[in-house]
Amino acid sequence: MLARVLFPLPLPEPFDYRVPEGMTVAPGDHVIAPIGPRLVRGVVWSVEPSASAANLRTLDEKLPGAPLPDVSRRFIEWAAKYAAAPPGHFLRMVVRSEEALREPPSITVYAPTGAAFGKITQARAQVLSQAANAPATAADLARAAGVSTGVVKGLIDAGALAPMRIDADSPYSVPDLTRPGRTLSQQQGQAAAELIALVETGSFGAALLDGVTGSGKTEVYLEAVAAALARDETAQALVLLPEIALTQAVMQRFEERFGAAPVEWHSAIGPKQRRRAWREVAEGRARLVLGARSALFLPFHSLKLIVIDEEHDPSYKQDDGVAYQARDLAVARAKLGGCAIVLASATPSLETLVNAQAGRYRHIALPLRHGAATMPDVELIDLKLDPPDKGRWLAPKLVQAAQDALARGEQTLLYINRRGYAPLTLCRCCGHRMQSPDTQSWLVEHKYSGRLVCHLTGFSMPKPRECPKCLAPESFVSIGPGVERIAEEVNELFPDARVEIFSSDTAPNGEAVRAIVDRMAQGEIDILIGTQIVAKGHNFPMLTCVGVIDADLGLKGGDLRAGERTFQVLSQVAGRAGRAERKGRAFIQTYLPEEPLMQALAAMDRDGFLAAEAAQREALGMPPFGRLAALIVSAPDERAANEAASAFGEAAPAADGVDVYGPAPAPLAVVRGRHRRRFLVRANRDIDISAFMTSWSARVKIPNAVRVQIDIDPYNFL
DNA sequence: TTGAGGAAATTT
DNA sequence: AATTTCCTCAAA
Repeated sequence: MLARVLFPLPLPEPFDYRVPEGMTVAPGDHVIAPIGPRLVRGVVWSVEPSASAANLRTLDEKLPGAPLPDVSRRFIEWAAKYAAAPPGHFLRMVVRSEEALREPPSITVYAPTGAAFGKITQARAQVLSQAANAPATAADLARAAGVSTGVVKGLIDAGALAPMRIDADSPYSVPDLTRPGRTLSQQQGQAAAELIALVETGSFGAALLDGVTGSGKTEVYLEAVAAALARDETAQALVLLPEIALTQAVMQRFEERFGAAPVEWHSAIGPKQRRRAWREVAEGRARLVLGARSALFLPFHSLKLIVIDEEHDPSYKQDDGVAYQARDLAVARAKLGGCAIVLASATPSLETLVNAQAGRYRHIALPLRHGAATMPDVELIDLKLDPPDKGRWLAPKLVQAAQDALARGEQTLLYINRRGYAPLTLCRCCGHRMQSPDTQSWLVEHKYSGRLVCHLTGFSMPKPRECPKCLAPESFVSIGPGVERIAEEVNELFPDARVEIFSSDTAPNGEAVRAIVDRMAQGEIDILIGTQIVAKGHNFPMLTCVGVIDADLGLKGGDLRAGERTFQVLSQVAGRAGRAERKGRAFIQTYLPEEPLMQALAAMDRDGFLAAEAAQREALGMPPFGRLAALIVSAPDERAANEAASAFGEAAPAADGVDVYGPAPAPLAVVRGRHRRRFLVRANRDIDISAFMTSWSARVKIPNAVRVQIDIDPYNFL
């Protein structure tokens, strides 16, 4: 027999091996096979009888453990084709836990034997009662009983405790589906019923759960999760969240609903948890997984429902390494697995909304806020007519509104999506701009840490005393505002107010985020100044005044989705105001008040904005009405990059309905010492742009130092 | 001729 | 991705 084996390596296809006598393998089995001098783990892709297997090398070993489900294998193939990447790259994301397939690790635990032994001391009695309660390792028993391991050892030697080998990975507790959910409003109940009906068809079906901020989307989709898990004993459900949203608070909400913590999966879990989660999912014992985008690649074989919460969130798009959009792959995964998928958002992406309007997705709306809360009034502040004082960033009207809120004992939130003090540091004498050594982007001044930081690479240096170019001492001026500078201004304006900054610098981890959110919710902060991080679903009952310092900031750079993203973020930030009984007001400072985007924000007219945006994209043949792909070549040496770029330029196949633009230096021309050139390909909707990109890159023979990256449907234009 | 050191090719 | 092979340059 001959087995074709796919390896988690960037190889173009599976390799053929001879199956040795006495070994039987089937597609999906994990095996170890020789590649050159080494032994590598791979997955059997297919098995066929072969007369001429004699000149092939032989499979080394078949690993125990559940084989990779058929649906996972088809998903890998689909994703690789779509992303124009070698399938091995996607296999690598699937087989993330090296040890998961080895013999299950076991540990020794001790249980009481009941046998008589010498003296019963208090310490010994403690340990025995712990062990009777739940057998545990010697160290755990000692810790639980509050004694040293010597006591446990003594009991073992005396024969009072007997060792047992058990699996180190204990199964997760099973979600309890008999628990009732929270009481749903009529609107929520109806939406939940529609989702449950979708799940119960038992086949592929997609729905957009389109609910305004505060409408209780989570409660609604939790009912769909319950319905999916109830379909049979082995049914599995996956809920994807943007990485930053994976907090303890969200986990708790799930635990509250099902009486058991869901299985967690994201980049920050340790190798032990990763192994346990992977194995339990593969064996079908893990029923409910809550994870970041990479959880989509777990080897589910009985997946009944996928939920993509905050489906518009740009963090579902991965663009380093293998580029993919998890939301789109999830829809494909649902199709392959014949399961339901729910895309939930208060500000759906244009792609998803268009799919819903075209009838490809069911559109389930939750137009009302839960309880008494209403949407805030939004007012534009024209910075040309109503400018801040010189050297200041808050317009008088916004200052007045914050003052009023403060006087009423209510809270204010100021939003500016820029960490640090100032985005540009400039020498007054020679005009030198402080730039990052490897990306040439501006270094952002951080006043609290006294450093200049590159926000793209994390490079940082102390702020120098003198200009490195003209050596003029103390000649730097800080240009533009960041959160720290706004905080400085607010402190001058309202010296008695309690002011805090909320950014990834002041809240580097989930714990710190929670601490600030709690303080804000408790009313211990009067004015909160934050970046993007504040846009996410926090509920601040006393927050009634929201100010956006610079609404135009996100519109720079000619990004296809800049307008859409700006609208999403600003409407979410504005939506923070007035979530309880009190009416909220939001002020948006802009130089472009006449722009349709700003007008739509003022009217809180999401659908109007998206309709205009859709019309514009349709006219240009841009996604979702056309297809887009990027090809980036990079090389350590600028000439090599240029040569490779022109080779690609010449090799671009001519095809009807496909436009190739470029090469152009990528907007960030140099990243980590590599010079980058970029092509952009636009194609009509009916064209297989992935196949076009694959065949294009196969035509060009490039030197080893040059790297080629293909990004289907790019989001990041840097 | 030998041996680094680096680029390129190969792996079933 | 991880090796091995190939190639170049320079020292012995």
